[in-house]
Amino acid sequence: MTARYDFKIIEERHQADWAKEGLFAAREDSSRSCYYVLEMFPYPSGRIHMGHVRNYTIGDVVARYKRMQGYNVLHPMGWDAFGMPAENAAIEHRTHPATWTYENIDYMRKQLKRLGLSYDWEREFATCDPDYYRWEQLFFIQMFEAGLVYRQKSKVNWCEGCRTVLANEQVEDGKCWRCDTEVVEKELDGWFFKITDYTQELLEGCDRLTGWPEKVLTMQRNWIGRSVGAEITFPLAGDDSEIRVFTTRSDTLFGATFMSLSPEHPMAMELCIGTGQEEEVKAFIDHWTKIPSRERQITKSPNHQITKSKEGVFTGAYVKHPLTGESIPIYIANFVLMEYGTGAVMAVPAHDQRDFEFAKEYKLPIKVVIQPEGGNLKPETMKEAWEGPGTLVNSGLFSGMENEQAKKAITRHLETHGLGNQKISYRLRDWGISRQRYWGTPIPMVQCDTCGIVPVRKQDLPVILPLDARLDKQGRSPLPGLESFWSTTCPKCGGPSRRETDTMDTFVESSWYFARYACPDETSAPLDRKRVDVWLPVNQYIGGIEHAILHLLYARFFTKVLRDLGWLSADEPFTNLLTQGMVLKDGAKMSKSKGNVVDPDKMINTYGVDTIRLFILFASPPERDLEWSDQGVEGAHRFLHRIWRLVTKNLEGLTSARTDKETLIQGTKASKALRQKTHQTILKVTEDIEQRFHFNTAISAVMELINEVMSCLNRYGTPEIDQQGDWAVLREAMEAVLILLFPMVPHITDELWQLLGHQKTISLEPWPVADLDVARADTVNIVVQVNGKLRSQVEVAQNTDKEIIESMVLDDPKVKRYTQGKAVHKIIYVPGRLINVVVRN
RNA sequence: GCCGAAGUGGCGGAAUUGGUAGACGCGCUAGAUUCAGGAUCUAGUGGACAGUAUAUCCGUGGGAGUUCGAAUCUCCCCUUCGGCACCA
Repeated sequence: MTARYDFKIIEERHQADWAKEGLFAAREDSSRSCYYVLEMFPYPSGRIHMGHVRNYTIGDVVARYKRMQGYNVLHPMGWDAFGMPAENAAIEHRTHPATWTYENIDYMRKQLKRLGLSYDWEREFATCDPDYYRWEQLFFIQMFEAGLVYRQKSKVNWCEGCRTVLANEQVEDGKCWRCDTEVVEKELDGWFFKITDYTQELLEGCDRLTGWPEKVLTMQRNWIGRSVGAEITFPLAGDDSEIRVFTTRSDTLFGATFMSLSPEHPMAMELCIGTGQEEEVKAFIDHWTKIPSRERQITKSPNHQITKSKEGVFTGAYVKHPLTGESIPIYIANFVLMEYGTGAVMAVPAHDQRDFEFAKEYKLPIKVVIQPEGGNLKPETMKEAWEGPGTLVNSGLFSGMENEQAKKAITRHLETHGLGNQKISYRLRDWGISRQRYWGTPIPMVQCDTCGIVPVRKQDLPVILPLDARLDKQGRSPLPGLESFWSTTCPKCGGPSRRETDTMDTFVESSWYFARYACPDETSAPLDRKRVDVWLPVNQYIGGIEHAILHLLYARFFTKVLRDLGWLSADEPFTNLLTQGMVLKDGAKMSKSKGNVVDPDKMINTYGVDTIRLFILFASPPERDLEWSDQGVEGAHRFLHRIWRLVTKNLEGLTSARTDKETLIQGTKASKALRQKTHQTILKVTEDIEQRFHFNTAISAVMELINEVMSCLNRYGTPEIDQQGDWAVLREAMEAVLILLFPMVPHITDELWQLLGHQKTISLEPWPVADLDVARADTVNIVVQVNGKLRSQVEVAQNTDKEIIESMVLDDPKVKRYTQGKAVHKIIYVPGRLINVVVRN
């Protein structure tokens, strides 16, 4: 029987069978170890793209592999369903974001199901379901009560394209992460999550996340940006107030010759009053506070090079140096950031490049207080600041100290005299979550004229996002104009009040969805702690590197908050993280504008799901970018065809074979080698998947086994072959092929498995264990080198003595050619691999 | 500027701890089969040299070094990509 490989029928049939059997439904079951594998859930943008296919294929292989290993696997899927594209599409297509979103979900669910992904679909949800976001509103109120939420007027990143505020993490290169519009600064009231309460824990946690790529951890550490330094008090001259500065270089304190304040510094304006500098200072502050701090320093020079200019103005006021008592002029400088440290810095021009440039520009004194080893820095001749290590000079009591030591000594000295203290500063800012958008989770707060800001009562949740809203063409949120939504009564006094009309950043939804999968049916609480603790943390999380900071940092923060609110026990959400590379075509990311998009549906229609899965897994290891190749797809398809033919053309011989141990060892010499290869392949594939998810090399190994099977079959028909034993070995090999490939190409392997006479799906097979005795070779090839150059090879029995090999090698005519007339200096033997004869003239 | 990752045939990529560089696949070449094409099977495929030999030499971005031995370790340089970017 040689049925055609009709992938369409096969794939549909097996998908239906798996669904009918309920193979992928996860149940809490204490008898087996749990394994939670999760891929980053998609935004329902309309259609699945190749990036999704890659992401979910990788996750599916892991899920199926772990199931075969006996784990109780949780592998869920859902939808990150709130967000701007829905609003834009709704305006464009004159529909409602909800309609658009749910239609997309229905379509994309079909696409995912067609990919044969082993999800527990019973746990599916969309974050725009009120049954999901109501719990997010509860978390918000609980966080508010715990002091983790506050409202503040502040300068925010505003994207005019999206007509909303963006978090710091969502600004890339001064542009909106989504629409690329130049971000402007705007003063707005908004809600903040106090992620900075968890700075230290988020940072320390990085050291314990050993299952995360170092790259991601580095990015998170840099984003948090910890620096240890000191806060130092400078008393104002002729006044009893003071200005505090933050510095990481307290060792250079004696070199401070002026002070720089940010234009936004609260004292900037008042300092100059009565000094005659008022007008100049006012003009300067007016000018620079209009420019977002991000762009402040950057001026475009004529040749389009971006340069950073140091500009400032003297306030007319002075502070006193805390240790020397010297008068120090106070400047306002464009490069000092209000949002870092204290917004004021002590300027040490000799040892800070920015201060150096500023001092040169405004002719301020430069005082050297650190001498590098063997150096002799002089202010007059310095071309740039010396920021490296050295010995303190001109530093009173501290002169002669090494600068690292001096940092501590000076800080301690300041502390004992009440002039300063050790201080750790971070770059991380609180997470602004207010969005002036419609399609998001309503913030459950109320503004009452008498009571002020009051949370909605918990029993009144959810605050439902009204679906009768009409979007305007400019994309402004309809909520502030929708009285039926915002008009309400105060939860406290019952008086008339107004609901918050901003919605939450959609990154809030994705910060806890992985926990909700543990109990998506829970109606009385956001999370059922018992069930959540069974599954969390996620054992293996898989997604794109583009979320290295944004989503992954927020999810870590949220997990810690939920832990502290008592909803779960995990400290971290994801134990292991795999960041998969992008799918490229012609060297570039697929995009409509470039016209290099490969549509998964078309590919699947032509080649079938298994082919696409195989190609994606084979073309490159998962963490690397993958170059799409139509010829590569053909190759993958050909390989599946070859397996199909191998089984169907030899079905009679294969099905008649018994694979008990006695029959297996009856094989002839040719099939004995095949048997060894089979067990070596089991070892290799297991190792490749287990240790590093390198499916490409795992597939290569199976291809080698197939090649061996083919050459073995070519020898059949000759009379000396023992049919019984050989067919047994062939069957063992082919069954290994099917099982090893099953997690990657589940449909064709299940079909062939059942053609071989098995009654049940291959899904239920345990992962094979190699027989080490069979896998081990009787003989080994030892590479022979002379002076490190390959000259010959010898074949010897396993564990042959070193002396025997040595004498064999020295007798080898090929070796002799190089050793003749020379003295053998030494012989290096690497057991079982290599022998190197070192000779000298 | 700082931090990080990478650079291997015509292409995607192997080489897991310093031990046969180029596994596996694509592509290409030749042969078999075929009316022909496709498909399939067999053999070959880093470069140089070529004159008959299981030869020799070169070869993992470039240059030095360590070592019996380096794609792998060290130093310098070049290129590409990613992150941060006046963070005091």
